[in-house]
Amino acid sequence: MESRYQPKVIEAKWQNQWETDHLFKVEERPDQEKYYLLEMFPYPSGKIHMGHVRNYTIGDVVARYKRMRGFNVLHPMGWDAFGMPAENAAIKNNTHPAKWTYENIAAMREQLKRMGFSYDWDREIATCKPEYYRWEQWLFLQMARNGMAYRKESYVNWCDPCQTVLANEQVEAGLCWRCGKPVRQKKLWQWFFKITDFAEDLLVHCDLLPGWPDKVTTMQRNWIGKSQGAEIRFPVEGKDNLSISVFTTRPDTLFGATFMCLAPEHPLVPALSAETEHAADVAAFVDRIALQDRSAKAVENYEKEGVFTGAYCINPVNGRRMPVYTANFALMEYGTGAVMSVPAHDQRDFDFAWKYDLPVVVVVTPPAEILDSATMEEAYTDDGILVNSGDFDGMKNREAMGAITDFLEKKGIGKKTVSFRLRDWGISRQRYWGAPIPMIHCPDCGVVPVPEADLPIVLPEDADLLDGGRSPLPVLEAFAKTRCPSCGREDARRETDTMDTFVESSWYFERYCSPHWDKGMFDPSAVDYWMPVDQYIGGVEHAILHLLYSRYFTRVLETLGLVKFKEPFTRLLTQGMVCKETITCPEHGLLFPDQVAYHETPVCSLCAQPVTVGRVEKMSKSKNNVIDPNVLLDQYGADTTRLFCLFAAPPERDLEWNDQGVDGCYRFLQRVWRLAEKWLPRITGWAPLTDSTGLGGPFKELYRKTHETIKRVTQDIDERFHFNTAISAVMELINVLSAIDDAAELKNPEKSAVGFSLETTTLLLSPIVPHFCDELWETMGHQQSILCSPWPTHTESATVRDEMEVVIQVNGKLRSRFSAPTDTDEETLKKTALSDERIIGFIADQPVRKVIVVKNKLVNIVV
RNA sequence: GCGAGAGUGGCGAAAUGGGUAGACGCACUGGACUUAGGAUCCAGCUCUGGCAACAGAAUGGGAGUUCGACUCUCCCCUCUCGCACCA
Repeated sequence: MESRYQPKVIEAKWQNQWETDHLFKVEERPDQEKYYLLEMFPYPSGKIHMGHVRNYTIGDVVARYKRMRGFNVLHPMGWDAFGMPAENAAIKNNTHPAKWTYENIAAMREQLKRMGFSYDWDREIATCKPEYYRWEQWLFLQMARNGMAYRKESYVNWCDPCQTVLANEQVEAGLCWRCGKPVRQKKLWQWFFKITDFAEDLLVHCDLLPGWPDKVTTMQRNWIGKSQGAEIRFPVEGKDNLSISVFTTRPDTLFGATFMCLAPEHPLVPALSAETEHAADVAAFVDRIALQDRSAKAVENYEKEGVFTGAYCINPVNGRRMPVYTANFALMEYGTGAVMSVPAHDQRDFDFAWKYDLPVVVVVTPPAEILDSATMEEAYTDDGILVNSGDFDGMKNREAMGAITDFLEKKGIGKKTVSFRLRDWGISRQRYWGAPIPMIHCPDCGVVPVPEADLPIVLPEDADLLDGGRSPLPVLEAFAKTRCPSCGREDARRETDTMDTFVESSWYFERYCSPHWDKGMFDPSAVDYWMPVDQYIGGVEHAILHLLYSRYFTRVLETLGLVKFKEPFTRLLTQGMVCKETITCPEHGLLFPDQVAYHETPVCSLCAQPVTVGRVEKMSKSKNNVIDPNVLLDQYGADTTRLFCLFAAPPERDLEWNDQGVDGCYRFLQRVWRLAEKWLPRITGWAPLTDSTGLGGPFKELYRKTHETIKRVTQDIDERFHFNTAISAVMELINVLSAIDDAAELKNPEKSAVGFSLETTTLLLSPIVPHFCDELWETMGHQQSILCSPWPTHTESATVRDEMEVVIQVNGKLRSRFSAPTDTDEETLKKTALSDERIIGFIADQPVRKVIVVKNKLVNIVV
């Protein structure tokens, strides 16, 4: 044992040793219970950041713990390697995205290794490799064949700076999730995955994921957004062949529908306004709205507006003539793109009717009140009784919803229906750095799938990105020009769009089961053994996108008969962000942490002026509050970094970075080191104890405390992943050991009590600070890595104290306390309490009405 | 607006099948050892009053249930996150 704790030395030593011993390599062992632990794989941006460190540390503790508990643990790591940052960096540095990506992977792999994570590196994957995306292309072909992937021309979210289409999920409040610029609508032919076919199934199964945080399943439910209602057809006046279909959740208000609003992009808008005097106005309006900023902020400020198309439709239940408008608040993406407007009972319709002087007809009234459409100041949206609704008058509106829908169904003018907010997943990207979509466009045969034998369609590496990052693929003849596999025409064109990178991350966890399998996406027997993932860990920012797509993909695989399960992740832990306070200098603005000098108050090291310590915010480059893991590794080592990440907060909560807290963790390790150094030479020959016989005083307490600590740490890690309290428990044990007087010569059982506590401390800390513990373990004379040792178990009876402190309350207020042997009977406790001097004083001459006794805890005297 | 979550010392946090509020750590204060200490060790550390013993108050605010509430119920306030013209 080194005489001083030198993290650099021992961490390098043990990382080497583990690698030499192939300690983390796993394979299927049907006789052993498996545990698949997965952390969300990183995008190879170039550097590991604190969020990664925290995420992977949490995972590593669980992986190592489960392994010590006897599980066969799969703990893989890989790279989500396609995507735009690689292209952007390539343009900026005049290099190739592949080169940039692989260099980043190499750098980040080294950083992860320095952290001592227990990955089976033989299973490493990078999604940009043909051997990986080949099987994604294969799956695409299966999906296309089975109607799960299809092509359609549609309005898409288009980002001009990025020159690409974005999925709805990639549009955040109307802005591109990558560059933050506004997104506009553009019509393009796109490939889609029919995720909506699984909307109901994905929604229902949200209730069957007990291992997921409610927050995440709730977000998914909201995102899928199921609404029950009716689809109703409104004939267009004067055009027998035309009708407008609407979706409504309020069929009960049908009699109050007085006008109709179509989305500006609605296909009927040009048809209805054609040959009317309104045609020009309508066209101008549609064009204007198409260019409007759709960001939430902008939308909030938009007034409801619209223009009359010149057409009327007929309310099928009362024959009312309803003017048809096109309006900015009607959305083509939801329902049918048409809204039956009921101004009396919908606030938007009410505002619109007010503005354009359209009739308001009340059809639902509150029970005790008569609503007058002429004096209403806002829409009435609550429940009530139907009026002005023909045969349905007097019915409760809740009942009328079903009754009116039934009536419409009988008449053949409507039907009960369900609408989802979830859209089909547009996966086409007009980008270079992605997996090519394996389709061919032939002038004669149309869209033809690439024959499976021709896979993979390899992304050509000799291509350079064009201006603005545009994809070179469409103009790269060597790639784009191809032979039609169906008719043999030589001038067919390849599909030059690539797939959304979320496609790669939707099945990588299955690939890890057999990462080198070349006969399919994965070896079915390996997937049968390992999947589903027992514990998935990652940031909550993926609560919708990645997690929903992964769930969807697993259903696709199940439908195609490739896997036997529906849900990929049994348990999910969403860890909080890593945050730090921001610091602002009046002169130099936002400061980096190393630009602050601490005298009596923190000052700017550039100008010596006092600085303002701002809010604690997520670490980000723009806030100058980033801590580089490399710096920590150099200064403290991996174990201290890991320890602090786990100790500072429970995993699901945000972690506030605190440099002094890191120091404290370092000191703790040093303290344990010194204790071991002090005691180990003095307890040679210690042997495990079966009980506390022969122990007294502090040694007896040490023995008891050790058992208690095993119990607490095991519960904290196993049941709750509360590593912070697990570490606290070990600290308490260390405090007990520290307090033992080391002057006297030890007797035999005492040596054993100390040995037991030291060995237990090492075992309990080993998943958290593995290098440190392996070094101690070796010093204690063990030959094998501590990772191969079984997790310690406690003896319940050994955790019990001989004496318990019992508190005495009077009317629920703590007044005194005494010590009594554990499990003293209630009658004795009561007597002792009532004869307590201080209690007698408190009770004085008040009559005792009741005495409540809780064994080993308290006596409460009610007077 | 809708949905979800959270409010506890100077700070990060413990404690919720109701039972000693503040474990553990950081910071701070005092002391010891020291040429020195920003190392280490010991002690103190919720607030108010008091030299102290002790007393009183306190888990965002207010009610309630209970012998007893951070914990359960209701109302209110604040903050964070997610969704947001969804018909």
